[in-house]
Amino acid sequence: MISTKIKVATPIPTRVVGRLCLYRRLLIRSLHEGTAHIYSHELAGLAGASAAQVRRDLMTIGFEGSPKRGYSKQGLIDSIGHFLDDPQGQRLALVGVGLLGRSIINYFVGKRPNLTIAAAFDIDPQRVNRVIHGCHCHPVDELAPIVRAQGISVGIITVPAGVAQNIADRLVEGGVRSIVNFAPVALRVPDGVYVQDIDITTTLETAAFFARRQD
Amino acid sequence: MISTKIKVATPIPTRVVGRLCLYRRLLIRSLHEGTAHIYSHELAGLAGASAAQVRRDLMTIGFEGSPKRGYSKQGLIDSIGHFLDDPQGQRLALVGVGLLGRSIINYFVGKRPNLTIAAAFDIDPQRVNRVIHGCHCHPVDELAPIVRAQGISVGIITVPAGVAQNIADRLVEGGVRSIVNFAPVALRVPDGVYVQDIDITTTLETAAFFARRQD
DNA sequence: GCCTGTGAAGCTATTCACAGCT
DNA sequence: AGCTGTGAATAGCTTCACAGGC
Repeated sequence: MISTKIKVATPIPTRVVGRLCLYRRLLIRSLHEGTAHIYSHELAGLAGASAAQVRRDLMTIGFEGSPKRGYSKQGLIDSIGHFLDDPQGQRLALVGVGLLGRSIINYFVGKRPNLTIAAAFDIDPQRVNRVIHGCHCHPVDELAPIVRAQGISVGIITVPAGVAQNIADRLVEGGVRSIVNFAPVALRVPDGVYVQDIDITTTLETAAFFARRQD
Repeated sequence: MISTKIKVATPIPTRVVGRLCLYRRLLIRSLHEGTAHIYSHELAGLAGASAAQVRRDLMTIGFEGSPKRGYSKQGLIDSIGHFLDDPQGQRLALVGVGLLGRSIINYFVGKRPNLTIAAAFDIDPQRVNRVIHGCHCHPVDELAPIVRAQGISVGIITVPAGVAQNIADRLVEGGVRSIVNFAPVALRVPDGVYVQDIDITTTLETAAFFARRQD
């Protein structure tokens, strides 16, 4: 039997979302230089992608350009914002206020109005109950209730590998729907919780490997 | 005319190299627990991959296991090392000694005998000519000659987006064959230079987006 | 002529599924 | 029975190529 393909609300691929974020940043950066419009091949050049890919990506959010002038920069920025952003804004929690954690807090503070690192957590009494780069650091024992109380939806894990799973569990317990994990372990989370891993060590090792290749 | 497919030394996919790095780390961590052997589904569980994928990956480095006992942990660690590592070791340079840069230096110091961050660079006179987490920080003007003199093959860029391209050019000039780029810009480099981007902001934005999806 | 929008083709990565071994 | 090794199938991603518009 042949089943009819039903067009179910297409889940957007991660890659596309990532590129849309990048496009928006590049567009904002280029808003005050040159014209108010941009061609797919120009944006592709900025983003390090192909023109066809840019057009495809914009197709998935239903943004249209004109053959004559290309895409309106401001229009596209708004359209991506409408697609990606929660109009209420979103709150994130960061767990593990080491150097890496601090660098992320520091980078984000005040930068994006729509994405706020609302709370930090650490186990070290030296760090707890202090304000680090403008972000209050709570004891890690209070993680789940504070995350829940503050309506935080994204967790950032910058703790050593050994305790990462434990932190992930507490974040999920607190109601987090999405985790960015810098620890080099595969986290086990319930279905529906989105995990994105950033493994810096692996990336460096991989880069070192390809540095040895000829051609 | 139909051309005959010649089996040219297959270029290894980045993904596979990345997973091999991860497998090795997981294996080392598990060496002193349980048996000396491991099955593909066990390693897959640790790595968050499928058993079939583990077997494929090991196939590409030609490592064989036995149906009876699975794969020898130590044997596999050695085999991955033989495949990935330069026996002489490799030296890396890090440019941009902000919080992020420091966290990477700090993490790497002494950890991997085969991969050494041999030099750091910054433009800030406050940071130059000091030893940061055991790594000497040079003025950025001397980048290319020092990189060349020290035989450094990998560069890590942790500077603001605006100057990243300039730094990349100097790294290439110094003979670097591979770059890990934390700045949110598409670097232009000559053919043969490998670039791997880590865009933390994009990753966080993407995670925030998926936190809003149902199911 | 040079652009966008997009079906179709091409490519890459992953999984299936099973023969062969122990 | 349960594993590995692997050809074949599938799924996912990117590019091609061209109709349609200015």
